[in-house]
Amino acid sequence: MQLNPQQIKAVKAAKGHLLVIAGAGSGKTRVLVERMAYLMRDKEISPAALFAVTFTNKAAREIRERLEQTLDRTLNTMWVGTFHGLAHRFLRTHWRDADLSEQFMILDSDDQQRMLKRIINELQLDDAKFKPRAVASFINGCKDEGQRPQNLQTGQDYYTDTLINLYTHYEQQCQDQNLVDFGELLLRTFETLKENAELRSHYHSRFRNLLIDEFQDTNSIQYAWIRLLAGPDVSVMAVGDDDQSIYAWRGAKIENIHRFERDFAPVSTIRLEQNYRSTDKILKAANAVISNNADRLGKELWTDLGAGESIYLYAAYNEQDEARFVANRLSQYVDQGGLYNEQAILYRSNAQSRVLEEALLRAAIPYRIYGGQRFYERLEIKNALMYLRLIQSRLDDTAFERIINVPPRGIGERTVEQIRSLARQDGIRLWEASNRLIAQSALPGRAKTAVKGFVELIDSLDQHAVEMDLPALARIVIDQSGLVAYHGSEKGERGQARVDNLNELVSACRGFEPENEDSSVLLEFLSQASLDAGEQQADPDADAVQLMTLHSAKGLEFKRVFLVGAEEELFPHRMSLDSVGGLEEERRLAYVGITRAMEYLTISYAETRRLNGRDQFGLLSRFVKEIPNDLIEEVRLETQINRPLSSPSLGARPLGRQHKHPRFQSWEHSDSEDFGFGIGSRVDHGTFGEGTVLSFEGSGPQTKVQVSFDDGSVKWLVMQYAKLVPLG
DNA sequence: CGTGGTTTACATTAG
DNA sequence: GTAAACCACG
Repeated sequence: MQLNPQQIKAVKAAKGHLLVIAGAGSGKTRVLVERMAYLMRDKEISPAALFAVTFTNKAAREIRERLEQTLDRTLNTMWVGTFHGLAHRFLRTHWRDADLSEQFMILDSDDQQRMLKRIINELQLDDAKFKPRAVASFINGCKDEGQRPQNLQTGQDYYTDTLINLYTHYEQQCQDQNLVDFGELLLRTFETLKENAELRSHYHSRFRNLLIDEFQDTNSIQYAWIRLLAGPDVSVMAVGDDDQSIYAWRGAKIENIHRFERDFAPVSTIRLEQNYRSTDKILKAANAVISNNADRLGKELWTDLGAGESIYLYAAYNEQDEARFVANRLSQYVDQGGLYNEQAILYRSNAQSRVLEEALLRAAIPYRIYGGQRFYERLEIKNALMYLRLIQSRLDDTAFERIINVPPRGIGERTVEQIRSLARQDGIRLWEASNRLIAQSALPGRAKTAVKGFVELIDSLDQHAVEMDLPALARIVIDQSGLVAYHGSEKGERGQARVDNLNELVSACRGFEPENEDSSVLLEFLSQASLDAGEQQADPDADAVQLMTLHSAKGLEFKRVFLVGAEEELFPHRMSLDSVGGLEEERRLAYVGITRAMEYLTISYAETRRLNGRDQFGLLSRFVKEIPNDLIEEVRLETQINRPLSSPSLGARPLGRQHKHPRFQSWEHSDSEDFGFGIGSRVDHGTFGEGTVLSFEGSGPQTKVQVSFDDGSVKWLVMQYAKLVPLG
């Protein structure tokens, strides 16, 4: 396909700074890739002189692959990656200048919170007032803004002062243990570059072009980093869309777009407003929703792909019904010759994926989940990684604490406390403290044997590390540590799943290709495990439905999109309701969601949803109500429709009902057969009494129907025998 | 003192 | 629904 005039302008722009305001589906990635190809091919700029940064590993991978395809060459060493990934690369190269150990390890948010919890306890603070999570968010927020503890103003109030104190302690411990958290990767890189003129000028003469994707999502420190990298003769191209800014919660500043125009003046600005992705109705809906936000840069997307299908809205009885409905639609499409991987289910929060997964499993629909519980963050995997970390570095107290008694080996809280206290007293690491305690025989006999056993285990595993390759080491570690036996003995299917995952880890090690030849493979692997969530578990080529959160869907597109859980308090999420900014960010998220769809979009919501173990009644999301009625068709699976779906005693009827357009009612669809009642109908059973129909399965007289009876029981009944009477 | 079973608090989004 | 916190037992 040809590039349009604006796209060409962006691709072939002369030297200088460039801001591309690119709406959803306007060919942003393509422009970025074409631009890079143009620079290399036509301007004969070396790949080593390009620096391209994005936000997700997925996006980075895509840019690299598309570029390699366009230029027909491999570009392994080119600086294309996420901010965190590139910062990591920088620090691995310049660890000395950055005042880090060569062995530094990455601390993920879980590790970070554990560490803070320990510090909070050590300082004997009220743990109800100082929650690890909140403290972590304070520290991360500071780092996002480039603030070190010493930059912060103390003496305001006890709470703030304590937070700053915690930050100081935390930072000290990270430095002692060679640990670097996500925020630190960025901040440390920035500071190193800032304080080292030599390094700076090295990179100024190296990188001739900086390209930044999703510019609206950059936070202060990322922006500052880019500014530092942009030398006097460097061209910066920033590509972004203020309407797709969805990361304010982690410090992203939409204002950076305006700042860019000022700080980098003169900047030529190009707008890409033609959408090549979605049909008109979908685009109109997206435009209508986003127009409710104030202070937009202003941009109206248009398309010439034709009106397309209506947007469908399905009011599900509950989340099970919603999942079943989606599953039906997914396979219907495949029955008509479509592919699973052209379809995606998008949701607001990861917790929603479970029910969907179950429904897909039942319907034998292949699927692939992105994000959520990351592979490398699973309990059993984390444990295994911690063994590897301790093998790599005995200074790593975080790893030490985590596995000293996992699997249980007779080292309890008391013993660990003794180790801790010696470490604190002598200013040494837990590992060293353990060794001293053993040597001094300062521990009770049983504990001493146990700790000695642990120390010897790690040392012996380390011996293997020298002579074995990574997968063999991983195998030995999970076997000899007892992790396989321990997790395998967990009850139910869980045990087996955990063992499978541990085996999967060995496979991941086997498939691991280190980027950096001169550093230790183990170290590289551990770093990658922290930075890259490990999404390569499933076969990427398999034809599977894609499941992911709205956040991770950004930058992607699908022929058919199912946007589920469109309920107030879920989407927009209740946590975001207390501020205008929060709500507007949710709306941008809705905009992102809608604009992922190329041809077909179904939005669904559940009138009842079991969340956190409680049944909650959902009202249709305000974002759906912001879509003009004439773009939406309400889907009814039942032939009989005039039934209140919530039980009468619960009062308020969901807003979706009031929203009903008269002509929707004539639109009938029969996924299920006509039994005189449908999902949500009230029925009477001779023995069990009255209840509400939850779902159907099968067809003909063999059809099974699931009914929730008023006594609280839920039963599957065979239609043929149940003799259910619809209640009018 | 350490372990296993049981209760209770707690819940976005992500590198 | 999960993981930390708690408590009784060996």
